Amino acid sequence: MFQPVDPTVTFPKLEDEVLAWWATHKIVEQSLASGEQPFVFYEGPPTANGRPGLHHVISRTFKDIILRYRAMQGYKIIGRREGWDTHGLPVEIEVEKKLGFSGKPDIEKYGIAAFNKLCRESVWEYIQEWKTFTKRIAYWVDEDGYYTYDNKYIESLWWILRQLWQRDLLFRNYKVTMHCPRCGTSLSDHEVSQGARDDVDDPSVFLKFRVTGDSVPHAGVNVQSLAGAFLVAWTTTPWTLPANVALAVKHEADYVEVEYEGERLIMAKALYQRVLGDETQVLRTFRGNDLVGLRYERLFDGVPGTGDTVDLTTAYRVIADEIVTLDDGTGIVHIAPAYGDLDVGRKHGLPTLFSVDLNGKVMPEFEALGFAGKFFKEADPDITRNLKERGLLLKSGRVRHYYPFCWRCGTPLLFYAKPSWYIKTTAFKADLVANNQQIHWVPEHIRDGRFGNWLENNIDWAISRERYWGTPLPIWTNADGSHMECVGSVAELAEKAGRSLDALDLHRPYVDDVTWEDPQHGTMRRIPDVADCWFDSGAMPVAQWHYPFENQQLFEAAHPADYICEAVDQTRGWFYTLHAESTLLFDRPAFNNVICLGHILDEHGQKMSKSKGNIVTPAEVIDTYGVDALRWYLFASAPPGNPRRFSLALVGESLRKFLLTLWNTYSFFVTYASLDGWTPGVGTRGHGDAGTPDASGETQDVAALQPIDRWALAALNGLVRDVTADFEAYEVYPAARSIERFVDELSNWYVRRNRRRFWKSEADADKQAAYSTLYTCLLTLAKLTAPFTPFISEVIYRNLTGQMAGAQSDGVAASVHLASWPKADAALLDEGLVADTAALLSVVSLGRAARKGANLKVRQPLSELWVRSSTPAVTEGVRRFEADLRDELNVKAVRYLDAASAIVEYRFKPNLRLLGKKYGKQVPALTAALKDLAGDAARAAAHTVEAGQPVQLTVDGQTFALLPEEVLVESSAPAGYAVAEDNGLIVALNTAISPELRLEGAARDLVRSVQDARKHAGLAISDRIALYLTSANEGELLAQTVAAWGDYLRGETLATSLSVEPAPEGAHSEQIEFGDGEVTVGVARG
RNA sequence: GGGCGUAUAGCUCAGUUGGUUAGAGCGCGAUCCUGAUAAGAUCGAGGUCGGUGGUUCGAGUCCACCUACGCCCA
Repeated sequence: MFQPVDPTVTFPKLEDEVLAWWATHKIVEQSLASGEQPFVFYEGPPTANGRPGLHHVISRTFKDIILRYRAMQGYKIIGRREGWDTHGLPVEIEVEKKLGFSGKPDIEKYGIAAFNKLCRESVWEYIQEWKTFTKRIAYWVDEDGYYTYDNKYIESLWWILRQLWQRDLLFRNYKVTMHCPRCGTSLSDHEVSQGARDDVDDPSVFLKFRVTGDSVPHAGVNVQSLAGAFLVAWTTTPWTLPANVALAVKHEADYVEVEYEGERLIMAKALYQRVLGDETQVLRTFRGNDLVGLRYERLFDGVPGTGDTVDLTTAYRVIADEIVTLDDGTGIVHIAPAYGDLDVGRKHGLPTLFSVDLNGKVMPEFEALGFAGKFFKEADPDITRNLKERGLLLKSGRVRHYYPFCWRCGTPLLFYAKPSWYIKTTAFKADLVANNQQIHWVPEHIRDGRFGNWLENNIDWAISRERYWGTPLPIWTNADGSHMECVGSVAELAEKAGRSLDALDLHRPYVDDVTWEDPQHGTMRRIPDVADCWFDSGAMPVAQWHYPFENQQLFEAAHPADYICEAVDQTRGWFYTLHAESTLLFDRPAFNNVICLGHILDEHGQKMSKSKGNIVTPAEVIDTYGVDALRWYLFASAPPGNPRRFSLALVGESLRKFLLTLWNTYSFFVTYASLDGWTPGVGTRGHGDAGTPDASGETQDVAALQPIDRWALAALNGLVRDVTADFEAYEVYPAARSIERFVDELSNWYVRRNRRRFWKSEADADKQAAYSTLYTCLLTLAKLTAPFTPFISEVIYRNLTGQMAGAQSDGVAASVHLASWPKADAALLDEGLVADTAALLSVVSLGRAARKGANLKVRQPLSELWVRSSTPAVTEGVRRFEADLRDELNVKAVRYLDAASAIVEYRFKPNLRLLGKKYGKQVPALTAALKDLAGDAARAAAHTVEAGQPVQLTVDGQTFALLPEEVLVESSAPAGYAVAEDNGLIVALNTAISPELRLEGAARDLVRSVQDARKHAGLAISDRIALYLTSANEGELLAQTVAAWGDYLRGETLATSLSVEPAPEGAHSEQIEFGDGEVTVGVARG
């Protein structure tokens, strides 16, 4: 029935065999095709731009486990397919590196067509590697996946953009980018950080802005009186001053008007002395808010952007904003939206003015001032001199500070507002927030924390990128930008272009060649921008099905997703773009449940990174311990939302602790079941195995079950119930911990206590009950663990169902992953029994501690054990398993201490959980009163509690009646006994050893030694022996022991003969400790 | 600079609505048990529960501030 189990299994090898078997029998395909009721999953597409790392193992296994669970529950999983994020800057940079390029000019020179071809190929290289990795970690997905670079995918994106366009949600506005004037391109954040320095020498200038007399009416101070005073601002970038449109103050900060060299200056109270020295006289003090609305004379006339009409009525005034700090400067900040303060400008309705062009040259409009055409940094001294000559410079100096440079060419970067395309997400803030409330986040705090806050502070989404390898924005414009159209499909474009575009690659540069003549507006050409690749992935619910051009029904059924899973960094990434696109298009969340994973750190808590060289690769873990060990570690070691430290050793620990325990229990079962020729299903029909409809389910002869069998089945069904509930709540970690606890108890309690029932020679109902109980536990465990550890579960399942030995059973799934998820059988649940066993285990543990304390080994029988528990329920539980307790602790009798026994003293404590709520401030007095109970009073009180009556206490003349459950009774250790106690539970052993007990102990010592000798002699378990015992110094004890326990010795050691004489030549012989001396043991095959 | 999270034994982590003596595993030392077990049991050493202050009869747990680390944003 069963294949022998290799106890020295190597899991990586086992997993390879399982992988091969899955492939041969198309198990993955069968699983993908199975199921009825839909369960929708979205695969968050990895950027196919690098090798998979450990963090990818985490996200893929957490995706996988939920999908496997749902599949076993009979769901048809929609969207269980690969997805690849193929566009974007990272891919371009990778190719640029390969080609040795240093910027966009190189790409243009090389040709966009050739460059994009390489991008496409680069992605493919990585995807092949990912596919291998995905299979190895048993992440089961359909390889017929979606690719964001696919024409169909792009067409769906065009459809979305067209929807937004029609609803006026797509608009053009400035966006500040880090611009390299030499390379003529924007740099990504990543590139900027590569070239930034924090010791850059720059000018430090303090400027005076004269307050005019026509300040706006709501200014909070007597504005007339401030006319002629100067607002003082500080900057390290004089070149931005011509673009100034406002001065910002801090709302609640104090500002002063001071007299300085005959002028009145305004700056923050906290900073004026630092700028002007201590001698300055303060005229008046204001709040920052009081200054809002003051107007001042502009220093220069800034230049509006091309095609812009600007409204200067809002400019050149004081505003209040959070960006102002009192750390340095004057507490008054010069605002130039074009060169970095765009958000502030937008918030306060300020115009955007320019002074420097994209080549970094001062614009020709400043010719008259003498610095037109100068490189922006070189214009700094000219501008400063100009202001000095006009008496508007308070003072100037130099400063060392942070400034970014181009990482390629070393040119200082410009913060520069460039026209960009936006999606107006802010118009839907309320919907974004409301839809988020419908999402079940694991961990929960993300919903109103990180993600919720992000939505509350929503800003419009800048979706255009001046790049090459991406989804081309489907916006066509005429030469002067006065007319624009957004195209929503390839067919529409073909119609406009007047030719078939069936063979067109929608990428640049091909799509750029598609133009048409508009009779009114002239030639229509596509704008050069491509889409932010986050827009691609956020659109996958729509675009993966080529909706709405195809698969309308499928899309409707598959939106929103029931489940997604990625790491926390996706709150601003994919989680957001999915949510935003779904809310704007369909006004519903894109997903209902999400597990949000924490990041993985190295064993020192440092982020794993290539540069630190502290990366643990998935391959080394998998090759050492196997995928199941890694998966189990990830599921069972910590809640998934926490950041976690990782090391190879921790995976090994997890393997030994859990997988090997399970494997050994399974191995034990198979070994004996094979010896006995036991097969499942031969018992009397009764309950199924935890309710599974599989015909492989074992049946129970309920009448033959012992309490410990009932306990195992009760615990098993409780486990099924709990694990199922945890999965329903997407709580994988507690589920894994519950399984771990059960496997530990199954191995170290059930199997250990019941070994004899498996060994014994009679094939009676009792043996059958033990086999069927353990079989049921193991088979159910194989199913429960299948989503966690797909390989080992598969092996256990297939062997237990007889399929590895070639059995064909109708109605039995060939793979555990095609089997049904177990259902808890309410009839087998028994909370009382589970609690009683827990009590028993506590007593056993204490009993061992007591033995240890008295230095009495368990093999030495003792006469009696006393138990005293704090509650009657625990006592009852122990009574129920008294036989097990006697056997486990090797004692002849168990006795129970109660208030009638005079051998102990009693102590009382409050049950604070109950008393605290009821009595509040009186608790300390009650605690003291309880503590004072002693002697006969305490004994009387203990009687009262045992009788279920309230205990009367008088405190400060007030009488309290404490209910029995409100007090905890503890007792002292009885004198003359070996005692251990914990939490009010006391176990005491009578340590007196009678001659009879001594002989029995000696007999057990002998058995143990003979068993060892048998093993050393290389005998098989079932071999019969002739046994020879002699002792030079404990002859008397040996003789008595053999006389009293001879039958026992022979029976236990399978000895056909027992002689107190030396073993014959050739017999295995060894000397062992016995009593106070030694005995020589000889064994020969009998 | 802002938001969120994390901080508990040498290491990895639990710790329910605030409640008795803060736990587990690994590692270390000792002893024991074992004819399934790379295992298991018991004992020991190891903790100012990141810090300060507050609320409360009572705080690892709630509140405020601070520190360190991580992620995201600026």
